[in-house]
Amino acid sequence: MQDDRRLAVLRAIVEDYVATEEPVGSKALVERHGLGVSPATVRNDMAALEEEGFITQPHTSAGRVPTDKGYRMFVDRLATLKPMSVAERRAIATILDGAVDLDDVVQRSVRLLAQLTRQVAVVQYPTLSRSTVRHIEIVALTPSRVLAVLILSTGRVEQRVVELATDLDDAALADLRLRCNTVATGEIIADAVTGLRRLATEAPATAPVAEVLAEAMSDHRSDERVAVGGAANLARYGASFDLDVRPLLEAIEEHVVLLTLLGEATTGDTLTVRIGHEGPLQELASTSVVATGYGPGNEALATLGVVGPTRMDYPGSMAAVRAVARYVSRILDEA
Amino acid sequence: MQDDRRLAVLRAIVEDYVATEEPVGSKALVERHGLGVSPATVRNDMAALEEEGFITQPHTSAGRVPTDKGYRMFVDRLATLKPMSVAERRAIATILDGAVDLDDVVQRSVRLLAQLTRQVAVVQYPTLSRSTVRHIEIVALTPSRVLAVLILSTGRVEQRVVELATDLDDAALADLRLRCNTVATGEIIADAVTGLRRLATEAPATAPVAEVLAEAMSDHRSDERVAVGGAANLARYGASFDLDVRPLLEAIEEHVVLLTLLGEATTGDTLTVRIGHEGPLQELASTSVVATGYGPGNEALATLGVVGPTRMDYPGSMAAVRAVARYVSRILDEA
DNA sequence: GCTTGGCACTCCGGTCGGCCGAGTGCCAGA
DNA sequence: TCTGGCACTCGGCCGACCGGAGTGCCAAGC
Repeated sequence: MQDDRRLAVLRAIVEDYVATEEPVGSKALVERHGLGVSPATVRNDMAALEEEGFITQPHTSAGRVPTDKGYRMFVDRLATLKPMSVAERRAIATILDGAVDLDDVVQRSVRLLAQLTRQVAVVQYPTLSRSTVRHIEIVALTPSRVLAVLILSTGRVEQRVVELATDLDDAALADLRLRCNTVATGEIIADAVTGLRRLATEAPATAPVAEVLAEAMSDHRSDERVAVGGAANLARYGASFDLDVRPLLEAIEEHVVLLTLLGEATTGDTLTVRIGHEGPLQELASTSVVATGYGPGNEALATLGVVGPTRMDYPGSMAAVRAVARYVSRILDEA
Repeated sequence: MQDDRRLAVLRAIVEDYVATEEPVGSKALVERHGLGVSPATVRNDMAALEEEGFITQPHTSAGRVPTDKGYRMFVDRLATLKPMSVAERRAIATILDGAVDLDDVVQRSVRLLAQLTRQVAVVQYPTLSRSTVRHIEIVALTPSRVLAVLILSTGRVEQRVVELATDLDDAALADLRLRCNTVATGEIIADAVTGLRRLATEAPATAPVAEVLAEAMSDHRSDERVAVGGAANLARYGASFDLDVRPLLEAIEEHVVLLTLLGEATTGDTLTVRIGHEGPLQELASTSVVATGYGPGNEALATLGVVGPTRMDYPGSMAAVRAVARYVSRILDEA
């Protein structure tokens, strides 16, 4: 009995604190939420919650503030996902449907997420590793110089200029194109790489191009690409600028860091929520991450999510992240 | 005679203020710079400079701060470009030479500029408008669906998926590819667009693909692409966060705004310096822009530069911007 | 006529003390 | 088990105060 009410109090504290950004006291609590009990009772509950480590008070005589553990309890047991409004659903659909290519999808997703959550949004470009080769194109620029273009199933395109030791005529070029496509087209990256490497040793004439293609495929730089948006939302942080915003701003620049922050892509519909110190970086102990994997056919090719202060609107952010991830996945299904 | 010293005083004020971020007084001025006169003399000069509008005092009994007009005088007549150190030159060369494609060049330039100037760096992707078509590739995905790939002389690649009303066999595909390349390859964008549009009307079978290609070429979205870096440097702003950083953070998100900020690309070696209110946006009245055009053969295909507080290190920023622009241009020359 | 030292004045920024109010913990009573 | 009452704590705000940096002006000197 009391246990239920205690949790209700915790939920109320989290909601109020997120809304006002100020420590919340017992009186204000019973007024704003219809708890049906007196402030004194709430005070007892608060004392118990503090004892258990869910909340804390910044100063002896101030209101209470949720701890990371309190937020954790909130998202695990108390939060119900805020359903997206019709307008929001429509916005997601119309904005994302207007995308012309993969890059555009990613960029639009980032903007969308940032707008929906009013937070910093991060979207990882789909990784090469699990996609397949759709086509390889080889174009002569000069007789001794070709452009190799690699088109992947995710819609990503990579291109490299290759210098050749010897000149190539049209027939040789066509042969080269055929050989490369034969070993690579339709294969997943890993197999295409080994195929191309073998081709390079078996037929030395193809070596320069095949090597470059294999390299482009296994280039980890591409795996580290992310798009970031909504940095302007950091301006709303208000208090504790140096403490919270500076490290986050730095993390945003370092895309590699962002990726570790997003964490491993989760499969299916699972949302990952990392609260404060649970994350991998101490500097970001006061920021939380809400993320999930996305990709065609519910296979998590990459991760997207939002980063914000621990005091963030978890139900709203979680709903937005999930909705966008689902929609993007559906688009990738069709492509 | 006095005039010369007055300008020396102005220069000293700008340098000191940029270094310390604090209003500079007459006493500190004669101490740190070997002016050879007494503080009282400097005070008279300062009064004159204030009269002419080059400096101002925030409060009755504080030191002086340069006005926008003061900075303008400084960059026009007093500043000598800070030569790049050997280490810096080498850093530019090694970092930029490692780039694998156009996107990579742009991204590396942004990081480089941000690091060199410790400021927010902005690099516009080379515009389509003055480049030529290197090659068009058309790849079948399914019989009624093709991928059109457009390769430009700047190294940029655009790709679009096109749905066809009727199925295409290999011969028809080859024919389509040939026709498109015949009208477009080697042409500048504007001519290629008209050529493709004519092709679409003359040979209706080619219409869907030709239209999409023409559209991709004239797509102004591509003209608006910019890369931004060094946002973390905003954390060093310290004072006046809401006033200075917030609007800048917002501008960084809006790439279109950034482009108007960078302004028209200047040709040749000319550096554009816009100080405070001289820029197009009132919200950014306390930020300055140092920019210049870049591109192969000294033809300004795009603009790059840095954005920072009016109180910035102009000699250093100008030197860095010019050095990076020159080096990038040289790379594009070779490509 | 320019420069200089002296001097009175202004005003910013930091510190100190006191007050107020929000919020708490505890206790006795229902 | 809940509730009302009460004493207590402490942070934030306001006003006063003070020191210091810097200025403007003036009269004297080179």
